[in-house]
Amino acid sequence: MAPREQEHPALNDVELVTVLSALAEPTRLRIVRMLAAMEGERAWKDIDLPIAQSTLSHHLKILRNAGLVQNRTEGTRCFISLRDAELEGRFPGLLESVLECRDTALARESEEPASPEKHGATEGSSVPAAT
Amino acid sequence: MAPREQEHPALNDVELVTVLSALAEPTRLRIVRMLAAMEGERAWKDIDLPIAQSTLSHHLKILRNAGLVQNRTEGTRCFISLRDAELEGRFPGLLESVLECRDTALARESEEPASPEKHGATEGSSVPAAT
DNA sequence: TTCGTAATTCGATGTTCGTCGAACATCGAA
DNA sequence: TTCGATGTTCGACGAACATCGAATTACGAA
Repeated sequence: MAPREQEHPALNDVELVTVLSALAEPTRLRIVRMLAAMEGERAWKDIDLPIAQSTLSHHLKILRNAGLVQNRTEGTRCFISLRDAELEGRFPGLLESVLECRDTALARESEEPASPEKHGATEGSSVPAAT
Repeated sequence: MAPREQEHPALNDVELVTVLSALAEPTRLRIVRMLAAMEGERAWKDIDLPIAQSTLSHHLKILRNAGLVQNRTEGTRCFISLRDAELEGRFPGLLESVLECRDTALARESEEPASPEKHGATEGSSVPAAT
């Protein structure tokens, strides 16, 4: 990365409101979903969203401070990953329930209509479909 | 209540971010916990928190719009209750995981210091549980 | 060393949010 | 009808937030 090594809080020092606040923002929720959709890490550069780099950095910092993600530095670039296992220990079921929910509007808005493939993914509950 | 009957959204129209935003505020989370701690409804007047009435009304409106609570009007007063069953249908496990988590700071701040228990760590989960 | 790339920090801007007191609307009771 | 109690709405205020572009830091490569 660029400046200095990042700090990651111990999960026990993280409050529930902090986590909820971090997740309560469309862009950040999108990032979390993106990370959850894949195993392991994701390169910073590969997170492409229609926002400025500085904004993305800002959101990642908030997610980091909330204990939701962690980043590993390798040379000049860094890789982000979800702290899902630890999270499960501190807030049992929380992340899972957030991810499991197929948010209608958000899903519609965050997925590109460009990819012809259908990411079935969320199985189970089919959202009542737009009427 | 005072002016006119309240509106309650259908849970399917509620987005996840809306719910998370509603919960991501200490006072509101406290209200939700308070409602969850008891079965059934709670009189508006009995929700006493160190905030102005107008502020409480504002928070309840946000919780209402997020589909988290509902209120029943009876004469001039109203009773608030959690829409837990419906919530469970729309966001499975979410409310439960939020309630189950013993938030250190918040718990300390919202619970009476009356219980001399020592509950050292957070993961112990000595939550009364109401599953 | 110098250059370029990668990510963070800084400063500024406009918006949203929590909070309050005052004014208002609605109902039951006198 | 008048009065009092109960919530809600309205303006206003300061704090916090999302966003951006520019400056900065850190590293690898030439």
